[in-house]
Amino acid sequence: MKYQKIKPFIKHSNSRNYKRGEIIYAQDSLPTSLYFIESGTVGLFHNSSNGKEVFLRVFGKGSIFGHRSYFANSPYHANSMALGNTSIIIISNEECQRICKEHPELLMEMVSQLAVDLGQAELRLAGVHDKTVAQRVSESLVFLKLRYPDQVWTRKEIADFSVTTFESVARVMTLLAENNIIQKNGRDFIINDLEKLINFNI
Amino acid sequence: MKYQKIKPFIKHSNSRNYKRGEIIYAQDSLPTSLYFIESGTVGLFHNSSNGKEVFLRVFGKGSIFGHRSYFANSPYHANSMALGNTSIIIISNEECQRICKEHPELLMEMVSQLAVDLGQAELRLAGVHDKTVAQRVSESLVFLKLRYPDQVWTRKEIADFSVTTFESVARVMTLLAENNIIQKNGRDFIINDLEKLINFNI
DNA sequence: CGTTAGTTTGAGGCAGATCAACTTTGGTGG
DNA sequence: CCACCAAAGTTGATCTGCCTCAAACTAACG
Repeated sequence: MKYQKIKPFIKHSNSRNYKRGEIIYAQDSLPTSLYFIESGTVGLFHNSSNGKEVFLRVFGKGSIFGHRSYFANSPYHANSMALGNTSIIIISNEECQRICKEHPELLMEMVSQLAVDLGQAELRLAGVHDKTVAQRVSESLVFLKLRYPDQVWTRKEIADFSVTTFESVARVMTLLAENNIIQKNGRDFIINDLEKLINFNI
Repeated sequence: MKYQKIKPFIKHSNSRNYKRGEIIYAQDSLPTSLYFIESGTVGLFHNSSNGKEVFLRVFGKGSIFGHRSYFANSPYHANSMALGNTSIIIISNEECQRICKEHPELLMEMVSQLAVDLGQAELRLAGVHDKTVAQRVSESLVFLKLRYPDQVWTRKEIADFSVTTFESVARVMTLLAENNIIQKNGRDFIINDLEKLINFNI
């Protein structure tokens, strides 16, 4: 969901800056606001009791986040964390309610966004069952690199996004590099053959 | 999302009956309507190219379904299938659009529902990573039996809901029965100890 | 240039999938 | 109402993809 559509209607808001690794809101806490990214990137990470982490969604410049829990009216099911220097605009509950009431056309926008996200989440769920780790990692590389070309993703982040371990990501990436499908560049990488990367397996 | 909230606004609709196993709409086809369950139960099953199936959501009497793809404006990502004799009311696209326009308060209802469903889908995604098959199967038994006590779920359906195989479900259920946590009753089962079932592992 | 966080690679183990053979269930039609 | 049979379930044996643990290496930042 894009900030630009809502921006004209906002009368009051606060702004805050975060550095890489800082938590913007914490899993299990209650939502009180909506968040917008003025600049930077934010990741949504679910942490389970046994220490495993899953990277649920990424938000870039101009995106709204924190809306799922806000509208579900339930505690956050994940931490939101800055993935670099990030500037966030915070809209209070009162302001959100006013805007929703005065501009119902934005609700349809929100319905549409959530419907798309639900579809993606369910396809990822199915993907864990029917795709190999190599396939999931390859797809994650495509998604993360094309959507956020300036972000240097760690193996851990790619692993959490692919629902696997960072060792498995390292192995797949070594294999991809050996086949010239990607090219490692320090901790970063570039995609040499997008077609092969999309269809990679074993 | 409950039919009762929308029912008063519907002027035109069609009705159709389905028997167990019949497909109501097919994965990859385009949504043209919204569906309501007058009686019966409907399952949403994603099928992947390699033949694996994942049971994404269940809908009971009074529920709306087909709304995710409808509002995402994208092809269905799963088959919807009658899980028993089921009577469905079909609302055309034109009728949906009219109702959405005339009754924006329903949109907030839809936002809320989708936000809850997205949270559940993402927690299931995380669960595949951080829970054992025994835990996932136990949770599925709790959910499916408490929510739909009259439905006799096959091992395959429970497996697809738990993102595992029917053999694994059979093994877990045998173990649960040996510990008197559940009791098998033909193909059905009853829950003897809900607390232990919720927290079951290994 | 030292330190720390991140990465690579190997070896080994195991949870759960797969394959296979057999049993049970419950609906159907004679 | 019972006999039949296809569909569903059970159970054992085996296999394997991926995780885990470990150890050495390297990039990046102050």
